[in-house]
Amino acid sequence: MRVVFVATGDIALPTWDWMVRSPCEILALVTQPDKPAGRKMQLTPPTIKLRALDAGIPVMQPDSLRKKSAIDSVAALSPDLIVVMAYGQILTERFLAIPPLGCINLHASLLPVYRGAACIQAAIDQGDEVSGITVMHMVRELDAGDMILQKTTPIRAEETGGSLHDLLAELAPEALAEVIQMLAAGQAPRLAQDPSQVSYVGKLAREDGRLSWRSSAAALERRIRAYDPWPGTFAVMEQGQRVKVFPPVRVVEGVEIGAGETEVRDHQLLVGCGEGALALTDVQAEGGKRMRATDFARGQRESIRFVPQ
RNA sequence: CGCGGGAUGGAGCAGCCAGGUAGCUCGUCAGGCUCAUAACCUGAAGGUCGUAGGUUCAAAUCCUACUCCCGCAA
Repeated sequence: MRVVFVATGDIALPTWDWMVRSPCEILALVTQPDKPAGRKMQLTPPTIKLRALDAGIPVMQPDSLRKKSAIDSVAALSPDLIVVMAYGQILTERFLAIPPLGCINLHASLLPVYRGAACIQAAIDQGDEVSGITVMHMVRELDAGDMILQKTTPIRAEETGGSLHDLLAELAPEALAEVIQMLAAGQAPRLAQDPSQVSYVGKLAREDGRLSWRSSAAALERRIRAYDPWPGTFAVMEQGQRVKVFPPVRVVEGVEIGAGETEVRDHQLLVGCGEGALALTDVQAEGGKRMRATDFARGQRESIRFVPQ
């Protein structure tokens, strides 16, 4: 089968590696242009691009897949199937119409919940017990196409956005393998998404990681796990300095501390929440390195007070 | 040249602006107290103050260059 793979994010790497080893003929990788990254703003290529170059597979990096020139050059490869995963651009109907078997998308949630970019974080943040990969036929509306199959994985108590990301990345190749077999046999089902269950999660920004200490300790604990490592979570001290908070954190019951106020007790830094308190493990202040929360507290002149928000 | 913070015994920090005996909270080690303890008391060890120059009678502190670390932004 002649396939064009369209992907940018690292979550697609295991799937890419599987494709390279599979009988499929990979005509090209379409990925986002290299972008400035890091403190020096150095131009950084997507990792998957490097993998493709290593494998000797052509790479295309159009500014936009909406442009006719880009669509035409993909069409010129005459693929049977286009596989899309974590690409980062909305595709047009013209593009979706290129391959006879259509475009399929691997999405890191159990649709119809969590359509959109931050689906992995959302599953943990909402306290779900299970997540998974959905493979679907693509339509113009974002993540709204008919589903072909889903693979699930349980969300563990200590799961972070990063660890779930990796689990789902590893789960994706087997999902795709099955789907490609179904498509080749002309037996891919089309399961419509239940409109009443649909939910959307938009892109996250750094600022979304600002912790509101008026929330319950349980909700904050989930948020801190969900947003690690991206976009991360942070608190703001009354003096204005930002302090990143890293998982794990522990919910402590039966402690009465004002929202955002802290207390060192039993060698732990406790922060009062709207309901309950949180014992922090690792933090990092602006300009400083990541350190134990108790070490951070020791170096402060006075007891730490976070802005409740 | 995108903006900014930092480098001081094993850890986290103060001291620098107004140069002149190295400080704080911990940790470690020894001893004491205690049924016991991550608790408490006493004592001790441990520092080329990131590197290289410069100014000065004298530099952690002022000046210059460099190295490394980090936050924001993207």
